[in-house]
Amino acid sequence: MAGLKQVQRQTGVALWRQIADRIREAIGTGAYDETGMVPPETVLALQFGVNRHTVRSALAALAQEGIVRAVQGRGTLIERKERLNFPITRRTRFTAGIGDQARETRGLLLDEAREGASAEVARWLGLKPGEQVVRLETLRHADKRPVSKATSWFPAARFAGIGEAYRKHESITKAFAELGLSDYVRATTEVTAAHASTADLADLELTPGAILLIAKAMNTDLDGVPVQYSISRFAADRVQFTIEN
Amino acid sequence: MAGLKQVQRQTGVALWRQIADRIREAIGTGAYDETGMVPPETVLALQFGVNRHTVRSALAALAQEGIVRAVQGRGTLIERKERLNFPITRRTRFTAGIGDQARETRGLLLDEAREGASAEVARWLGLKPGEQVVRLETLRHADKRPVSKATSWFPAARFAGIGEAYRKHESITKAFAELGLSDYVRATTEVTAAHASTADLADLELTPGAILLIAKAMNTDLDGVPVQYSISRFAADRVQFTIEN
DNA sequence: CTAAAATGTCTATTGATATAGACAACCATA
DNA sequence: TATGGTTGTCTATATCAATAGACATTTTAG
Repeated sequence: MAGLKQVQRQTGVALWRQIADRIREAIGTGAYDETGMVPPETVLALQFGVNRHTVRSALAALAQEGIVRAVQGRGTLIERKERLNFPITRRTRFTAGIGDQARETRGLLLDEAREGASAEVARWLGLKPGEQVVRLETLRHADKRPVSKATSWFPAARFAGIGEAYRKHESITKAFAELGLSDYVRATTEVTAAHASTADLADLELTPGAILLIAKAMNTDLDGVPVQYSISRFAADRVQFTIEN
Repeated sequence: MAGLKQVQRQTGVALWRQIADRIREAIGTGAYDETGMVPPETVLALQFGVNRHTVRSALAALAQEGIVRAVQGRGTLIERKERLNFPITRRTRFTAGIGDQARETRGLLLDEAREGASAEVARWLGLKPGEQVVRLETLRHADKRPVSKATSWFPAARFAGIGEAYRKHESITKAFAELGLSDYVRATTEVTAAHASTADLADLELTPGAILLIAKAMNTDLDGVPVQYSISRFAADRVQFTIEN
């Protein structure tokens, strides 16, 4: 376990960033749970085969993220360590999915627009390109920390008031209910990963280089008619998905 | 579509690498299918808001990967374009999942070991920690390109010869069949994303900073008894997962 | 109280990254 | 064959990333 951890040079990714990513991951998997601290800078420098200053740059980045806190004379303490689990099933819902993993969840409506459906959106919602849809940009929190940012499209003919309803209830499920849709199911989910865009970095309180888990999902009513297509971006170091079959 | 594409400075990730990643992704999603070429260097430089030399560094990296080929006087041609789709269902199998997306698939056995189950492995396989398991490290190709690397554990009592059988058939499904297990189902799948380790980078022919989609999966026989626990790492820019409910 | 161990700060040097400008070489086509 | 558009090459400069060493400051343990 204490073997030589490797980093690669001249790849366009700074060593301090590679090291920061490794340490963040190690914290997430509980590697330092016994002490609650990161190993000393000199030890890390030896393990990664780099200068102590390079390790310090990595730790400074993690401190900026609020993951660790350095205390002179003592060491570098782990402040935060979290990874929420999201079950993806036929009955996937954001708030219910978090369940007892957080005490308080919120849903913030960042933007609402009525627009013509793009080819992609039209295909998923079973519309013709250009047909009117409502687009919502939402940001979801768990215990006051941003967890995911989502862009959702709804057929405008059926769900014209979805934005207002979401703003009131802070929940898609309740907004649907107010508009007369009492139940819906997850039809399909596509999962990918990518680096975050600038806008997503800011809203999700991430640092550049961070990874997103991206879920493209389509929900239908009980008759199989598409009611929502959404692209949700999750901070990869804060969540994982679980698919139960 | 021709809007300002964004890159971030002072993040520890070189601009040329960020740009290379964006272009690779754009190629993968078919953004340049009409011409079969990447836009001219001067146009890309304008779109990303960087110097032309920086774009050239990015394109050089993609050329090194064999994704594009620059031709003086004409432009930069797209050589290869790939993103495989993996359905995750109760009947998930690697080879069958690829289906007609590739002509030839191979499964290479990198390593085989018999060992005591760790706490995590024991939990998933329903064993006591320390009970004997067989661990296989496998590398799967589609059309001669590495797609995923997997670590799998099997109860040693029941599947002692799984390594030999896999080496012969290059398929878990066929190896199971040889050992008397004619059918099995996917019980649960956990999906996360992370930066690749050095070993995975090499085997999957990736550059540092590349993102992995990680699927932790547990398969059972038809009686619900666990037969396999595996951690598969996929190059995120080459694959996506689809969950149909 | 002292020593060891840990983080904090400073200076200096080297190589990688990014910008800027100029011009050569090559290709397609009018 | 002339021209415009494209990639290839060169020089120069400024900033970031990484190494190296020295020493200060703080905490913990003996």
